[in-house]
Amino acid sequence: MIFHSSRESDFLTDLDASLRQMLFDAAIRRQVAAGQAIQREGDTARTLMIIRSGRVRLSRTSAEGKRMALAHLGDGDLFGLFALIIGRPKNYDADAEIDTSLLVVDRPTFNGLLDREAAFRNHVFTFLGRRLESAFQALNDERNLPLTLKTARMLLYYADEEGEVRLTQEALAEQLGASRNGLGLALKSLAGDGLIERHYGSIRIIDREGLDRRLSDQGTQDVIF
Amino acid sequence: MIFHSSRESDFLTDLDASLRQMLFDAAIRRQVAAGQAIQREGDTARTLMIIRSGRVRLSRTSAEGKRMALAHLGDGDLFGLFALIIGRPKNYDADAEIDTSLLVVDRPTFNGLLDREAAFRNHVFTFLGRRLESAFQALNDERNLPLTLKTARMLLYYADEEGEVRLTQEALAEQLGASRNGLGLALKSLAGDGLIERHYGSIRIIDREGLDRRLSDQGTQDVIF
DNA sequence: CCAAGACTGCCCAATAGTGGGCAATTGGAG
DNA sequence: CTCCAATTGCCCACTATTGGGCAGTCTTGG
Repeated sequence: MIFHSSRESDFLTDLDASLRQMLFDAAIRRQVAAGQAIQREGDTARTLMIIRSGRVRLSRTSAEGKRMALAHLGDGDLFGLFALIIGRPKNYDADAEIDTSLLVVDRPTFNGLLDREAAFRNHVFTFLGRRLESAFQALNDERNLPLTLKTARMLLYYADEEGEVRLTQEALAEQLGASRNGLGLALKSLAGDGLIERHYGSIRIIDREGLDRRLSDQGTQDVIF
Repeated sequence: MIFHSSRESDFLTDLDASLRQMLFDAAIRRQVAAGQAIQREGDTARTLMIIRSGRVRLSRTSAEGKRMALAHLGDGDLFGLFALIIGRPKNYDADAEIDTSLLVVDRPTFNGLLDREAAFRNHVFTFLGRRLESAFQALNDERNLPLTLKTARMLLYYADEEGEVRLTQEALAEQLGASRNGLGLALKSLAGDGLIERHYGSIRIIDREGLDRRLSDQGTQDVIF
């Protein structure tokens, strides 16, 4: 369950206003139309992409040709930070699901900020820490939670303020690394308990606390050392 | 599959000699006898532990009372870095499996180094990056690899130079988050193909390349963004 | 050298999840 | 308004893995 919704990848919003301005000034703007590719697996460009507005789907194709979604990102989310830091080719595809506006930060710009601004450095530091934390959390879940609860967690992650999750069951399943069938069963079970409603192309969370309670009942706590 | 063997947690060995010396000078030495606890879940001490020599088992107990190993660490490995950086209570137990000698670095010391030494900062940075990378890798594996291959990967991680893995099947299973039965089947399959030998309290890797080949055949590549 | 405990190998039934497939429903484009 | 493609709900058989249990083998301490 790797996905970083706006709720956690708050790299931009938490960033000090003046630093954010620097980043904005230095970045290049890029427009991508709905359905267009942003990058393909193997791109060596070491650039950080920040989503000003739009929706981006990250995915990759396994050796067996199986497509697997990594994340669906929205306004304020970013990707490519890792390519920038570690400097390996991007190993995933990125596609704009709707018309999307990006900020592109190249390596010299990023490194310059890193060198000059202690606050920025610190910010990146804790951002990495959070990422690591959520990766460990996901790993823990992956091992210990039944599909129903993994699904519950994902729904909570992706729900907007009204509790609406605008993804198809197929997209959700793909991202969980589960089958559509399995996900269907999980959703049916959650729906049966009155926690969610299944609609065409979306899922609505009825009882957010109920879902939360389920997860905490199961008591999966992230572990990191 | 969260575990960081000496092969990857090379925080110490890669560290510039003078910086390492600084760290050593500032740290407190601590001896722990075999079987003794080093820390318990909930400890709030924000300290980094570096294993000079010995063997440490990290584990936690789930809400249902199930014990689960996180990692078995050896010489040069470290833990607690995260508590230091993010500052949350440690949420795992650490026990010395054999007599163990630790270096304890407290927060002021660590932060001091971080502030003064750009090289040290950079080192921690890339270390975090690698951690993140391996966490994502593990997550990917967790989803896509059958138990047999996850087992193969773990064996490769834990094997010493002679290809000996000195852990019981129970310990291995626990750490994989699998049942002893499932692990037994996986080992049987690997043994049947002549890749490993099962012994009492240990497993010997016969054909390291064979194991490697299996893993790369399956072609699980880590994804990180 | 022997007894006790630790560990392994394997059996069984039960279960969660997969993969394929198909009919019914929905939403959007013409 | 109608048709088509997308999406869902559900069926099936099949596989991997679990959990419990037990007999046999190995190791260690007295």
